[in-house]
Amino acid sequence: MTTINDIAKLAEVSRTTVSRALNNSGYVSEDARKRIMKIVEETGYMPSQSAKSLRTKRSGVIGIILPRLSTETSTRVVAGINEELAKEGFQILLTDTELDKQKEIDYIRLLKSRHVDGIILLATNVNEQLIKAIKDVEIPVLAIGQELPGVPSLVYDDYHAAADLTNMIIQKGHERVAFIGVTKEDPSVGGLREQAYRDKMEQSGLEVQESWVGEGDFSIESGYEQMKSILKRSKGNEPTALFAVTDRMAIGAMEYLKEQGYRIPEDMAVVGIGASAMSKYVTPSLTTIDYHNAEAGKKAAHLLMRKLKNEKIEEKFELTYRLISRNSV
Amino acid sequence: MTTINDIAKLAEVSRTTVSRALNNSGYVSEDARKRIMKIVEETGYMPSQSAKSLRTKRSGVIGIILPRLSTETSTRVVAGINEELAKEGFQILLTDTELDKQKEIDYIRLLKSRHVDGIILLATNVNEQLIKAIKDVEIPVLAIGQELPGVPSLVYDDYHAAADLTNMIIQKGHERVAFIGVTKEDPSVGGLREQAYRDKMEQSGLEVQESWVGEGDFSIESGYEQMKSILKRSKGNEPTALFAVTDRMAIGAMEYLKEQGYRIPEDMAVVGIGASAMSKYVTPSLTTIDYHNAEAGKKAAHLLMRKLKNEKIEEKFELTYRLISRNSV
DNA sequence: CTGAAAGCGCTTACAG
DNA sequence: CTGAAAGCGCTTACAG
Repeated sequence: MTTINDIAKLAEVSRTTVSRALNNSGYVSEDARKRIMKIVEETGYMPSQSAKSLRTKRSGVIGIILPRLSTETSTRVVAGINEELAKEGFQILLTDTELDKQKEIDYIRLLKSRHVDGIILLATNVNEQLIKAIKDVEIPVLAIGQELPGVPSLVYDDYHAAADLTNMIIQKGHERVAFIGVTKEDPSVGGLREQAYRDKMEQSGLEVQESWVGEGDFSIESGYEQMKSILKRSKGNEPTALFAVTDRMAIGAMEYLKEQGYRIPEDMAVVGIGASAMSKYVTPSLTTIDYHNAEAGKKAAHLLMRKLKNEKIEEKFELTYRLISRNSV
Repeated sequence: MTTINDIAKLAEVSRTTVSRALNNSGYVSEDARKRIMKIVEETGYMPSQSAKSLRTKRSGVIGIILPRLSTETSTRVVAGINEELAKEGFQILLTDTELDKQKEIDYIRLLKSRHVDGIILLATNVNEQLIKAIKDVEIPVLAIGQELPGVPSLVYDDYHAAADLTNMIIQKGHERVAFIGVTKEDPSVGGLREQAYRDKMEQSGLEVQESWVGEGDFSIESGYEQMKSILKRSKGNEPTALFAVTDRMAIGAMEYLKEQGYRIPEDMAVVGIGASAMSKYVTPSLTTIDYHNAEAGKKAAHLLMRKLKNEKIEEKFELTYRLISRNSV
């Protein structure tokens, strides 16, 4: 492999000068610079990032920790992050926790040992150990999706998004609205969205029957199963609308409803959240919320870049959303 | 940051010994080992990978070059790769070419400068410069999706998959089969799949009218537009079935057909390739081919790991596929 | 079983 | 404007 020493020799200067020329740091005569660049060109020399990083303590790499690689939401966020980061010459080191909380913590440490300059965490839960691990790691960490105390966080406005959706259903004349949520360990998706649903029902003077409320696990299948259970539990007292906290669960529920001969939205209105590609192409198309995930990713990358430059950034950013009205309501 | 020197001091041994203990290389007395491990535990010490990599020339990182982060196919492959790699303690450095051929080449060099131990390339095209860049880079490269001469390649069996699909349509009694492909610069998706379609039509004594053949760009929208054009071009001579080389284009085409009041499959049968999540939930559900992308990713990672251990691996691997018959035919 | 020393490829005060 | 030297944090022959 060609190293800076080879370049120095060929250009007949010291490696100090080569380094200066390459990094535009300090003075280098036009003559020397030209010779150096020519050699660099010819040899296709690329500085060893390991050596550079060892010396400078910066790597040009940002670590990403995400819950599941194969979900549309994560992918969009990562695409957004990457787009922004690539502009600044940064690369992404990717880790996937497979929803394992311990791995989340392990990966923070691991990424540090790999000298990443910062970490973006697509958070799915909030717990003490996680917060502690982030504090200990001493490198900039930015969370997306959950508000982590003491950590700059980019959050979706889950409460108002869910509130808008619930209100919309109610305004359409529904009084019996079912709900499929997820575990409360996920404060944003499991907590806030359900809270908004309950608040808005109550504020409209509507009662929430607990038989209408189910808990899925994000999967399409769980939406299917929960819809089935809800219908079974509420025989003779069935809901006329369903709010599922993710598109995938909404689509699972629609599958079951269609199998059972329900017409959507006539017999049962359905809404989800996420604006997945699928939501547009199922029949009927699904009313949902677009969280602009790619924008969130870009914003996160941008904020992190600012933080790396030691600029002050706020602790909490709330992202915007958009309700997409389609044919399932 | 704690370094190996700190550990050595605290454990009252030399850093040589610490290194040996940590890497299980060479002899270390049980006593010393215990003291070292205790300190490591307490301090949460993690060796600097930059230093390690500078010294050993290995980084424990595999670079991935992919055409588009936000496609289901890529994501599944990456998830498979990651799953396999994580087991061996490897991480992924991700780069996205955004379908730019020059970036593909640049990233190969860049990944080398970052000391990745190997590269997995999700290839979308084949050209001289790319092959040359791979040769020059001197680190193991593995291609998925295209057969790159001289580069170990994992390929889907595009020809037979497309042939099976065409035959199936023909067996259902269709004689007028339309086709939406992509650019031939992508030999696998653009070349092989179309070739199989034409071969099978011919072998069945059926004619391919050029007005039935369109070229999209992988997007849903292009499927929609191409279907529109095909129908316009072939007025009075319309096809009764469509083979789109990707699910997304098939789904776009279905959208247009539904808008125009065509019944699927009665008025027009439609098939795609890819087994996207969407394909299962559109109405009617789409007949397609499952390429087992996650398995492909795992296999690729596995082969690359073997190559890193200097085992011999074959030049070309052909992957299996499965035809999923659903309701669109 | 253990340690001193060299060296991986860079950058950065420092001196000129 | 330029270069010699030190040092980043590791590993690995080598010698004992």
